[in-house]
Amino acid sequence: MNIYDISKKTGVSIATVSRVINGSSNVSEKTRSKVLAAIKESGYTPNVFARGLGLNTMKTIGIMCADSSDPYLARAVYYIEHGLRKNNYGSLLSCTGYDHDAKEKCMAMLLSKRVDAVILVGSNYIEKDDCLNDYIKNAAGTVPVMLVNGVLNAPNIYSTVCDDRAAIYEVTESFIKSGKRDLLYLYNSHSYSGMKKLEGFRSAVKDAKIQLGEERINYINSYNVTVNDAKKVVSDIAAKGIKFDGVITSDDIIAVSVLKYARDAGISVPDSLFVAGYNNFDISECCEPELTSVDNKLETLCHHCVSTLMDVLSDNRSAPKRMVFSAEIIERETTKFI
Amino acid sequence: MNIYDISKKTGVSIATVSRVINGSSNVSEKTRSKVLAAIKESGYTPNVFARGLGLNTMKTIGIMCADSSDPYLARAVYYIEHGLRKNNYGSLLSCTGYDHDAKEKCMAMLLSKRVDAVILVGSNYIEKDDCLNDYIKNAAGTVPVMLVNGVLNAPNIYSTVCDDRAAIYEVTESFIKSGKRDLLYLYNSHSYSGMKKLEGFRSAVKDAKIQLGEERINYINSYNVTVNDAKKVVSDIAAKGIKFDGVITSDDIIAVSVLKYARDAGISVPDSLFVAGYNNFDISECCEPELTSVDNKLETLCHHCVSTLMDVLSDNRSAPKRMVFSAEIIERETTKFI
DNA sequence: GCTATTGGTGTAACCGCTTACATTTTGAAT
DNA sequence: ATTCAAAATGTAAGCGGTTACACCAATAGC
Repeated sequence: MNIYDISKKTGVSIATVSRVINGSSNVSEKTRSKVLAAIKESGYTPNVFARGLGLNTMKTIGIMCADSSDPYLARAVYYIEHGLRKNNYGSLLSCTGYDHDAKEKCMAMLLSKRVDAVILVGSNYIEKDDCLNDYIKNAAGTVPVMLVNGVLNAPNIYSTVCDDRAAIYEVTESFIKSGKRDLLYLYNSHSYSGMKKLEGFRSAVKDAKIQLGEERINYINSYNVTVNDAKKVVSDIAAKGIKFDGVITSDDIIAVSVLKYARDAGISVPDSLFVAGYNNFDISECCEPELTSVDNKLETLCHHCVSTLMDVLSDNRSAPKRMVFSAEIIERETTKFI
Repeated sequence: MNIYDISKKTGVSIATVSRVINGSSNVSEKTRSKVLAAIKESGYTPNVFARGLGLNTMKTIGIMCADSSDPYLARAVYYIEHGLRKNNYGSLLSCTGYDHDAKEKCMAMLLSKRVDAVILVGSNYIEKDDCLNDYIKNAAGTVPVMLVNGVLNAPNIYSTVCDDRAAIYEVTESFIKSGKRDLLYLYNSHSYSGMKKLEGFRSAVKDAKIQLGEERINYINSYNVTVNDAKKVVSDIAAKGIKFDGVITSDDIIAVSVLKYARDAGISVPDSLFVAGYNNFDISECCEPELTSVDNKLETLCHHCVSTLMDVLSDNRSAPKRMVFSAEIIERETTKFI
């Protein structure tokens, strides 16, 4: 069943059938309805490959994310897929993992499928060593590249980010204003936003003129931190005799592990220890006491990313190269900000 | 840059170039390396649309899942995408939601993109009212349809499931053997596996010759149950004066909410109350005490689904129409099975 | 009545690849 | 040297659309 069949069936040429399918205006009402009827009756669907060959697009966007089972990224993928589908675009998903070569390969695969654009979800795509980002810049030579939670300054690359630096700054400031001095910062990622968060913590501490030893800033070496891994890190810190009355983390799961540690150690939260998470996951409502966390507006970011992409694809030259949204601190039971 | 360019560049015909690209054996070593070199040098990539048009496939599989941000489905998507990519297939993702019409639309969209097969992830795709499954059966008239956690008996449909019935049966049996008599069953889905789980609970109770009122079996009306929603359900049950010493649930999140209720009510788990979750999510390790749960072997299911699909696509007639795997009970701190 | 315009339609080229079939080359056997 | 099968290569016909261009008919303007 192809366009020739419809052409025969209706007695008009394939050009006219094509015009009807594509909603061209230069078709008489009579012809249009005749063709439409024939299409409906026969259940004909245009062949996207043929169309793709001619138009050089199949209305498909590549989505790269390191790990779609990461709750944060999973939500992002969900929002983005939705947004794209609403605009009649398909979503070719590639879960790249965190390894650079794998990312590069995935990108190549997506490009080889001739996607109309690529969306990179998650700040882990932006490497400090800029030459590691070359494959992204190269890709941008072929199709628009959208970054969600990452920034890269290069032609044809568009960024949508949350101001993680400001958010952690604000959290830290609140801790300090509430009298907490012996702070701990635990993080698990050197990604773009991971660095921004760390920066925010450091600035807030510095601005408050507090001296804080480097031993109070701890990196947990794993993208997929488990509660028990992180808990061990906390225990180790405590075992070294380092006291703390406030723990700020880059991820809810780390914060949960701090709560676990506190319970085991008989430390009362928030009375003698403040804890703050980040990302505002479900688990921040599951744990006890419920976790103060930061909502970094993922849905908003994703919406904006998609709508910007649509602008870019329709050649709207006004698309912003970078958009920054503000996070929101959700205070629950693990802090008592003054 | 197309196959003609490579042809010109090397002085061989496009047919030979094509043969080299596709690894045909009838090419002399000299020609092959010459062509390969030209391809590498020019960075040429075959146009998948043209290829698709000729071969009527673009090596892309449609994945449907209700909600990729659901942790269970997200993991499934991750495993499946990985498996497909290893086999050089792309993954066209469609998050359908739980509404029937939307599912149907998504299926149509995937088919219109000419995917080579469709994988439906999650038992929510199989409706009790079989005519609601017609769109799936119809799709199977065009491409193979793979179900992960669902069963539908029709041509060209392949199922990979976990024996949820047996798992819940076993959990319930363990509760009873440990002396628990006042059981509660809380579930949140009438999906295929939701029904199987319920069946398992009922059978175990029946086989133990225990009388259990229907008020002890409670449906929580939401696909995306939140902890606080479910907690309210538990509180309501308790408020009715219904006593319970064991709660079995269809999902970890519900179990967590039971734990929250218990803590609020001063009930000690597992001393005076056993609680069991299902799915073995991260949260079962996050909560306190850690949650006994059921690992339903999602990764295994997904692997099997993908490898079966590869068999089907390569016309291997031995592909099993249905495969059932066994779940595994992970006992943690919320039960103390004897 | 003649020309210009415009709306509706058809023809055919093109998108870039695969592959059946035709043709040429190669090299071993005679 | 001749023959012939096998290996290597080329030719050309699709695959199913889109669209520039040509064409025709109908209408308007003069």
